[in-house]
Amino acid sequence: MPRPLKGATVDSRDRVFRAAATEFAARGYAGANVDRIARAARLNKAMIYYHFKNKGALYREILRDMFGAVRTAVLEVEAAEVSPQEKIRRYVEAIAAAAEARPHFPPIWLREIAEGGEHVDAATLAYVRDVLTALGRIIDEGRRAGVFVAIHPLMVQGGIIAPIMFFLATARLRKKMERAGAVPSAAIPRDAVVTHIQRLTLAQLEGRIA
Amino acid sequence: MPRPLKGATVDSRDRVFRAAATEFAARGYAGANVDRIARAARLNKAMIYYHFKNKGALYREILRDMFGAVRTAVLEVEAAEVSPQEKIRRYVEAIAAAAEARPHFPPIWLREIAEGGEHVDAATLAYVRDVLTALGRIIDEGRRAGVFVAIHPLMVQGGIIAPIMFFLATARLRKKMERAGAVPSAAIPRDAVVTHIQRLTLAQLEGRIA
DNA sequence: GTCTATAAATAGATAGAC
DNA sequence: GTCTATCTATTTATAGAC
Repeated sequence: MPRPLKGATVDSRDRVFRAAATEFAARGYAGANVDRIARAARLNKAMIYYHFKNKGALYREILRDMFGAVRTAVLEVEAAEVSPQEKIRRYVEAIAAAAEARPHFPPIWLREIAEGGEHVDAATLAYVRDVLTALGRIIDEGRRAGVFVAIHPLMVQGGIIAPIMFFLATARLRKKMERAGAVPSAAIPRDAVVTHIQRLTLAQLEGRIA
Repeated sequence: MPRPLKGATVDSRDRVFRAAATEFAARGYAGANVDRIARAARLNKAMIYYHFKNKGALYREILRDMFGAVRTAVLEVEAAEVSPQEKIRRYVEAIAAAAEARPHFPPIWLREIAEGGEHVDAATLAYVRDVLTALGRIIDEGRRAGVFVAIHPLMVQGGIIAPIMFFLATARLRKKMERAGAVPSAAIPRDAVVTHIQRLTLAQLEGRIA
């Protein structure tokens, strides 16, 4: 991908990327509209095809960015010189932080799950694998230290990432429910959720839930 | 809505409904294609508009069916003459069963969360409210009996429904990961997941995770 | 790098015959 | 209830000027 040399419009590619992330989050892959992306990026449609091969390539680059960020954060957590329990706490926090740094992350994640990972390319798949492998090593480390029991990493991962994405993505829906009087109070602080999931995850890994 | 009197094609409305559920699950609301729905239902497009006002009305009816089924099952659980703990176990099982009875349920649920409940009408919202209210009553009952601690029903609900939908919806993606060698084994039995979530939910309600 | 204009295909929705 | 045909708008993508 050629990058511009002059300073005037160096960021047009980035503007497309950001606008596309918002559009894919709001309407899904098939529902996303290239014209709307161009308008939001204050560019014309042709510029999108100048920077990206097509709609699919643009979308896949967003997926790689999302899961690449999670992978980087998780590998750093695994490498830290702390107890397995502390690694799990940081693992949960790292995933929440990566998702919060990108408002489009939770919606796109939910939609991609719904599509069975149809747009997940080899690079993204490798990132996911690395994350699961790192989690598996943290669990193994805890087992060797005698503090964790054996649980399938996917089971642990599901118990972490699904509630996190749920809470981050339902912010708008919970507001709607609260306005409609469907629930007394629907506001749950971000830290309360992360702390709760940290405790829940540790409880299951330490064999305290059976 | 007029229903046909002759037996020949009594089920054309139902065929549209089923085909639409599959299409919305696979491509999302905006991405769903009325022509494809018609083809899958072995009908022409005009028949869809004969039975349903438009694409949106068709989609909303599917949402009502999904959440109505959950509501019915949950209210039945709440009314049973069993302990609060057993009600929680049945609550988890009821939600899993309602989702499994409709293959389109998990994907559409995930997508609707991602869209911030944009297509959730008053009837569906009322179903969701009833479910949360019933869960709140079960929690209160447990608190009065001295077996549960105080937790926000939404926090409990998120810990139940998010992992369930995640596991049901990721079946295809986990197969893809397994084929790609991204994870040693990605097959997790349905009952193992439900049991795990039942235990996790009870552990938090019984204050055993702090 | 950025634009306008447009091609070519596909979308949701309806008219009207049977 | 079911169909074919079609209207109108929208969509992805590209050509070609600057």
